[in-house]
Amino acid sequence: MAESTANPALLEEVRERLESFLADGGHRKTPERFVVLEEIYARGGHFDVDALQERMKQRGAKVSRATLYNTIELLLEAGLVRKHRFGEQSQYEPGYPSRQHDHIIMDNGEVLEFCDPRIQQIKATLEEHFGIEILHHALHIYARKK
Amino acid sequence: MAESTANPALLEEVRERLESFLADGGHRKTPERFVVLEEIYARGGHFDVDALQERMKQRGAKVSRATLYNTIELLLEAGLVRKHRFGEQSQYEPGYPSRQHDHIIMDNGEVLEFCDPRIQQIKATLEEHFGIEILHHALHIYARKK
DNA sequence: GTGTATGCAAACAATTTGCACGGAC
DNA sequence: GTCCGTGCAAATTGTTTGCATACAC
Repeated sequence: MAESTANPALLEEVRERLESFLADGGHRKTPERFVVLEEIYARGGHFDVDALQERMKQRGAKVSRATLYNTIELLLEAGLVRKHRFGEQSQYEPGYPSRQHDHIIMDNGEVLEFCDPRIQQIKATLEEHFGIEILHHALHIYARKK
Repeated sequence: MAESTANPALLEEVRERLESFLADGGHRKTPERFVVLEEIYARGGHFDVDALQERMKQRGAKVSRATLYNTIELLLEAGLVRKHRFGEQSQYEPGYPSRQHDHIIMDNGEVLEFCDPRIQQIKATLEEHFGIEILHHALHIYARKK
């Protein structure tokens, strides 16, 4: 179930991307930012702030809630994290490599991913029909095991 | 743009439905519950609790926040209201007559509705592929005028 | 008369913010 | 040495809850 573990090449890649992003934006290269990034990519999969803080603690890194929120905000801007609101609390997932997908939220909280090309077709139809420019979308499927 | 005004037949219909629901559930037939229902159906369209309370005030009916939340909860159970979480605050819309549709959230907050049969096809595919039973779904399209 | 619904305010949960200290530069 | 980022705690926002009163039954 665990989405496998640390892909060293991926970790290196996202670390570099964060470094560039921080440099470009004039942000500082603090250790907290990199530890958070690594923890997110080390395990992969979806998480909320509570779970992330718990994982940080187990890793032996103490990062405050405020810093977690700040850092996630930064990672969102950097495209290294994506944000979702399936239920009450916000959930996040690694944002790289960027791959379009949607979500199935199981009644036990588990989250599956899928990708169906028909969604792009629907979006094309909508753009034409309504004369709009679609910025993004979210398809949430709520289901249970049969 | 305003989704036209009070359809007397519809108002009558939902009032009766609420009456039955309250009777069946052993709930009381309070005036607040009917005023809220009527205000929701009088205008139609999407709204959040703040907006609804404002509309109640303009109508001359003072209903507390707690009662609004309580009443909406009841109307949800009765199938007379639907709940969404497009952004921060919860939004609601009349739930009757029941018609399957999804939403386009414009960058100015406006909400459009649409229905595309391909979504049902996607759901069928997913049920088969993942061996799940889909309970419901939400497709949110975020867009701006072109 | 009984007991549920309302209204108010306090309580809550998730997130944001203010401020003093510490560390990246 | 600057001043941004962190950590802590207080503030905010949306929503829920506790409790006394009011009214549907």
